[in-house]
Amino acid sequence: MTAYIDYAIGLLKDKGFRITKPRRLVVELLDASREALSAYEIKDLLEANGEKVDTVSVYRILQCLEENRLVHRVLTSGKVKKCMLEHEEQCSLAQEEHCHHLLICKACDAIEEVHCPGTRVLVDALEAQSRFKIQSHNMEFIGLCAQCV
Amino acid sequence: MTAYIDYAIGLLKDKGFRITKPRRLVVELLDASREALSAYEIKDLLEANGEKVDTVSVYRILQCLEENRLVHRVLTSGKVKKCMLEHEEQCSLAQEEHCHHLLICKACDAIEEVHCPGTRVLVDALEAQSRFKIQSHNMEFIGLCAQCV
DNA sequence: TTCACTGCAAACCTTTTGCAATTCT
DNA sequence: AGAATTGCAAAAGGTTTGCAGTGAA
Repeated sequence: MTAYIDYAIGLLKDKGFRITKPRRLVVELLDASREALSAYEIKDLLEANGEKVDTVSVYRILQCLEENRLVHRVLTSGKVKKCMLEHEEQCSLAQEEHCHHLLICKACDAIEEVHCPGTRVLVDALEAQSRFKIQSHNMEFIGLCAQCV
Repeated sequence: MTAYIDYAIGLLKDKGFRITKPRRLVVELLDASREALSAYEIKDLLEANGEKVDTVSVYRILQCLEENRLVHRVLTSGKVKKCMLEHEEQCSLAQEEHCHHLLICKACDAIEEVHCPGTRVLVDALEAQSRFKIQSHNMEFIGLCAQCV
């Protein structure tokens, strides 16, 4: 078991959620995937592995994972990527909201979570310029990953 | 006619698009709205004004406006907000892609387009840290606007 | 044993497609 | 007049809901 699986299953168990077979399968699949996945893709990938999980259940499992901040929702595609809260905690902003800092590779669809060192500066500049009080943010950076450059 | 309407209609005309009644109605509605609107909301608002435009036509009109960078697509909601290209041009990055810098008010849903002075610094830091080559980005900042603070 | 969770059927909402009728230029 | 655009009908996709049955604790 990798760190993510332990982390996700442990967190769900601690919060009183039941560790069912479909939940475990979805968590394992998300852990193994470099890319973000849609509910249908998850259902199909599991089926290809001989594991049948209803699409509706996948939707509900993803909702549960999202509410527990165990996945990111990629805004540009609506798909879901595993997420380690450790990375989130380093974010100096947006304690309440689930904030996204994702690097998305155009070529291979790989997604990397990142901690944004310059975010504070940017947000301060924006607040000064706009008179908005910023509480959270979503950022997606599209480009080429190290392997695809 | 406001600057946006002139700008949008002029740009479409220049590119050889026809200035039809439905197109003009949608552009006028977007100009008047502080908030982002969905296709159905646009259809319903027009209908409330006694103007009937088919939902399918609204979809096609929005697609046309988006392709000509006359609207932003809000990623967190899928809705559409008028957009003045002047602001885009100031963005030092993402010449090819349509890049988004939106401030979204949680309380009143108002949306403000912004030029991000700190973007270059942030992107440079991310590239150094990740070995990603960043080509474009989407940023949405959620908070409270000056009126709602 | 009990209650959370799953699976199935069906509804719902959004978006897309094809084609004939309309209307800008 | 001619081509682009609209409106209508229908299909396609994605997501949600209700409920009975299953299975984790």
